[in-house]
Amino acid sequence: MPRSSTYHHGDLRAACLRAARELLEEDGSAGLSLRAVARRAGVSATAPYRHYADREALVSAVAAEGYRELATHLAQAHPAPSTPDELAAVAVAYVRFALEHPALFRAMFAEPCDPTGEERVAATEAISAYVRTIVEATFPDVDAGALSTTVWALVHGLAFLHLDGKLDSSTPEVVAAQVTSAVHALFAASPAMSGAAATARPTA
Amino acid sequence: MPRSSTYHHGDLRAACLRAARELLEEDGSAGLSLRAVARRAGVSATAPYRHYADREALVSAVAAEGYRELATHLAQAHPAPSTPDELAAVAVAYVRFALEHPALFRAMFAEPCDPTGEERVAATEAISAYVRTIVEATFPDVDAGALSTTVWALVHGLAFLHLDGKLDSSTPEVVAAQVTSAVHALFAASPAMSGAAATARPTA
DNA sequence: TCCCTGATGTGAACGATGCATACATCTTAG
DNA sequence: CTAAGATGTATGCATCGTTCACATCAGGGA
Repeated sequence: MPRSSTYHHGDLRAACLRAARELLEEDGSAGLSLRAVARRAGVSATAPYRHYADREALVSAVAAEGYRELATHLAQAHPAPSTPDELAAVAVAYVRFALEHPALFRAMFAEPCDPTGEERVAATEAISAYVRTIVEATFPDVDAGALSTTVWALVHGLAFLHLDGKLDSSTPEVVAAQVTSAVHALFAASPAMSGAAATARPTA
Repeated sequence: MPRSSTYHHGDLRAACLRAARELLEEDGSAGLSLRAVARRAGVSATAPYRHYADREALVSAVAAEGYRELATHLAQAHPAPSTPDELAAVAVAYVRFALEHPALFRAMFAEPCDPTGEERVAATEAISAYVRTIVEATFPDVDAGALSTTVWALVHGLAFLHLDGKLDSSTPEVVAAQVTSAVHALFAASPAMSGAAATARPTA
């Protein structure tokens, strides 16, 4: 359908998303202006408003895309983790994603998840459910709800502290070792805490 | 010294900080404009530039103040924690601070900690050292460096997930219980891991 | 005591941004 | 084939960050 003539872009919606994504990764959140997006897409300043209600909507769309990418990135680390080691590998992938796409990652978690951003909410719930599924597969006997939020929080926190330069992120190996060790520290206890019996506490 | 006449403010620097802080908590990060700060301080739009190089410098100053407040808030939760329960209480205070000052907390961790913002760097290192001290007091035998970053990450991640509405934050009690349980889950393992083999070798 | 230098605040101005409104152009359903 | 949407454009407004030249004040040296 994109018949010549420079008037109609063809797929401005996608072009805006791509441009926004690029600007975000190039110049950070501050560089992501609707006008810059329009310029990059080779279109008038107000054209993007036909596809995105306002700046926030665009950012939200980029964030949602980020969530999806994160999900596939995690799946690539291991398709169906069911051991602590495999789960740790996924955790490492999570942190690495954050470090490889800092601005994107920040945008994904920058603002309280407005219930309005339907696409975004769905995307984050997908991630949440994914984590939970993994935890369930790895520790069938544990209260997966509690443990999965705990592990998510741990990994999420590690990602942010690394992003903020509070942790040693000099090489991917260092980061991977650190994340792996942290996750294992958490899991060393969890299987013992299954069901009713907190019995097998390691007593020291 | 503030001798009459409305020309010189007296202590514009502090007034700007206060105004900025207020605006941040009222309207979020977006509402914090230098011009709004100037208006609130009852001063011309460019006056703040005498005290802050640019917007970022002001925000950085607010963030630094936030770090200091967080530190005292944690100290209030328990002056010198040395048991897992006391440490958990501090963790709860951390998350509660984030929930009580969402915009401030976000500003504190919004951007990579620019080494330029001297005041800010110092403040964050203070927090980091504080966490480490607590962990050392609580688990004298453990590799405090590793464990303290792990616990910080856990708590920090919980704070952010709550801020983002990904976790149930309906009541302070719910949050406290959740944080406490997460921290205990982590610590259930750690004492056992004392001695030499602290890090990454939980086989199973 | 005077005044002069530096610190502090003012005012106007520039370019950029988000957004609303009115208008132009294309596509397509009937 | 044409009229109605869908999609882009042009223009304009309020706000913002920031710069620069200028005004005002305070305090110290003569």
